[in-house]
Amino acid sequence: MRVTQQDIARLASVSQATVSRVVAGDARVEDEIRERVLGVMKSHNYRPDVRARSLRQQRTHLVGLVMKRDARDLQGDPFFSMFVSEILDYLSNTPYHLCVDIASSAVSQTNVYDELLRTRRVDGLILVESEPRDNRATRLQADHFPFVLVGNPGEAKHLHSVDNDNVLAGAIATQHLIEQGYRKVGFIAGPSELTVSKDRVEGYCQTVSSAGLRPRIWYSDFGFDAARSVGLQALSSEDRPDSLVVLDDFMAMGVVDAARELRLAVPQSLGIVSFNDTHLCNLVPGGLTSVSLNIREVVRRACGTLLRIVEDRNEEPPSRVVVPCALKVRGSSLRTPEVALA
Amino acid sequence: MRVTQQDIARLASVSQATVSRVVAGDARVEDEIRERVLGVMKSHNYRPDVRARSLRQQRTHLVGLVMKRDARDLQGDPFFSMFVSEILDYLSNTPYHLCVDIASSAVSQTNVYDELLRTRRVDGLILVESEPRDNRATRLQADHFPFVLVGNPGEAKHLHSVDNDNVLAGAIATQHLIEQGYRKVGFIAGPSELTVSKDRVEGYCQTVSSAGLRPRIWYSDFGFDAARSVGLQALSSEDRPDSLVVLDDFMAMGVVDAARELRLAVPQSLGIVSFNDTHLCNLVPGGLTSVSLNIREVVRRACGTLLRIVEDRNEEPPSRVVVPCALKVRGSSLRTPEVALA
DNA sequence: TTGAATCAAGAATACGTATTCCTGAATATT
DNA sequence: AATATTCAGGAATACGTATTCTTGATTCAA
Repeated sequence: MRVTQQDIARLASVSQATVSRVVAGDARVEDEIRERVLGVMKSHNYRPDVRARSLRQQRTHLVGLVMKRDARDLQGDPFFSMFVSEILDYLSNTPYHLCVDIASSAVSQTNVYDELLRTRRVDGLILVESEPRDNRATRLQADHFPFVLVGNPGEAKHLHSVDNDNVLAGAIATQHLIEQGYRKVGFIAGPSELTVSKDRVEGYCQTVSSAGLRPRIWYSDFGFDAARSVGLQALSSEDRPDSLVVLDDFMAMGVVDAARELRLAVPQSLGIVSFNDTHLCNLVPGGLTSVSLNIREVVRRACGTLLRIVEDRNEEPPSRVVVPCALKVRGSSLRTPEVALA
Repeated sequence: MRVTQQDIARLASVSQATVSRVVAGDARVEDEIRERVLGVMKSHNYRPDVRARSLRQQRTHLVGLVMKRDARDLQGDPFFSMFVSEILDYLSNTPYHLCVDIASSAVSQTNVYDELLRTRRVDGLILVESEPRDNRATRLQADHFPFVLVGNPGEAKHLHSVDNDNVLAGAIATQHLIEQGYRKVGFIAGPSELTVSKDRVEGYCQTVSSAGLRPRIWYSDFGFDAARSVGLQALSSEDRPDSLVVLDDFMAMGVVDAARELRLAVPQSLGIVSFNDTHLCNLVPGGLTSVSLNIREVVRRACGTLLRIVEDRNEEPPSRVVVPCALKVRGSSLRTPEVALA
């Protein structure tokens, strides 16, 4: 049977209120009584009921993670693992727990919204969003619900967001290839409607333009196979690019495979730079140069902000954090390794 | 402000109890009144408070996922993504949500146990466990708490478990290599104390013995780099193996890289079979042969069982499910592709 | 037509906790 | 010594819902 404060109170000959005070560590309770209560609690293995506590305090100590992504797509996606494990890592030092929900469709988006928030299951939300048209953020704002958007807030102003500087990331990757002596720098992007694609393409375009080069852009679906076939196509074109910036590591693996099939040596005949700097980068011989988005930092900032606005009932003024990215140079872009390492 | 059943009741000129009945879909409420209440609910955007409901019903509709694993290790681990996304997929058709906790140390193990269960944060638990010495299962049993163990229950008897047949998996992988004509079949295992290592090694040993071959076993830590260096070592030994069974896909990638460095052609000079059949298998040229553990099925059985025992307050007699595995043949083990494909 | 039976819906209660309010005693202040 | 102040801890209440108990009305059987 479940042991409650009522039981402890009876056994320690005090009132339930006193037990509650002991649990809360209230200073205004006599040492002798505190000891007695603690003793009974310990010997009866008492633990407070988080459900009652949630109701009473209007706080569940749960935060939600919502991503709009097909469950299928998650399987090969290191981003998801990294994101979740970083969140868990952060929360492990707090009284909060994580409730994960993946919304794959518009319908389930709404469901998630209703289920998690309006029913008050979670105290706050981390919303990973890549489509600006999405109206979830707007709804959350309207309800004055504590949440942090991970991604580009676009026009939306009065909300908390944490984002990578994807424009800069695109620029850095491109600039690096140019500095390595590549002149026909192409870009293999993901679905064109995604902000992440747009932003990185923008950084890429700015940079090639500044260098007096011509932009060459291909759009691909996510995933190894899709990127591989787009890569084959791009590299088979006359006037083929001598280097490619690829939207993520996983897609880059596909491009590497395409290059292998076409017998294009990496990095001599084809330089490759991608994004995310996941473990995948170590799987190709020589390594894959990748722009680290510093997910750990993104998560830490997002969680920090979220917990703060949860605690203060969303009083903190909206903040917009941009986490810098850093190029992690490996073999796939080092045309002149000896020079570069010198 | 938060709108409650009390508010709805007032506005619809009924009692709060009636509102509750309407919410519950109780048939014994007059149509006219029901309509009126529903109307007010809709126009005021009412949603039940899951916290109050949890307290009243003694049920949170949350299930927990607990894995004992270092948060760091998760990053490159497709298993985690697959597992979580399959659970989410399953739960999306139920009223349950998922609370994820990763316990990295013995301390946090206890914390998780206390935090999630004894505080009644979750209704039930999926426990992914690979170390038999672990006493969490025992404690859960003692508390009569609904949980399903994913992994080998070992001696533990009266508990629900879902497991792969890892002994069989080890045997299948080994048998396949032998059938392909390999004779010096080695095994690169993970940490020797893990059940998953032990079981697969056992299947491996049985099979090589039956074939009159000598077992060659190396133990490695998890991860690409560790497996890579153990692979180098194994393949550098005099009388080196002509094929290797590797504990998981990720480690197998490391072994592939080791083979590449030693200029051993796969599959001609070195056959490789691994486990899990993740997306990584498609990243090596020709593909990586892998034993699919059918995680989807494991998860579905585990979730199904868990939800049943949660619903019936753990009355169902303990079940032990063993999910069969299946070999997914790809290039890394096909010494004779034409024959095999014929 | 009367008593029993059915039933819709309100009143009351419980879930377990945190907290406000209150009381009586002890200490401080003059 | 008398009044003011502090304070430990008990009593009562609220959080929002589900459910049992109760009641008044209606239906049914005789």
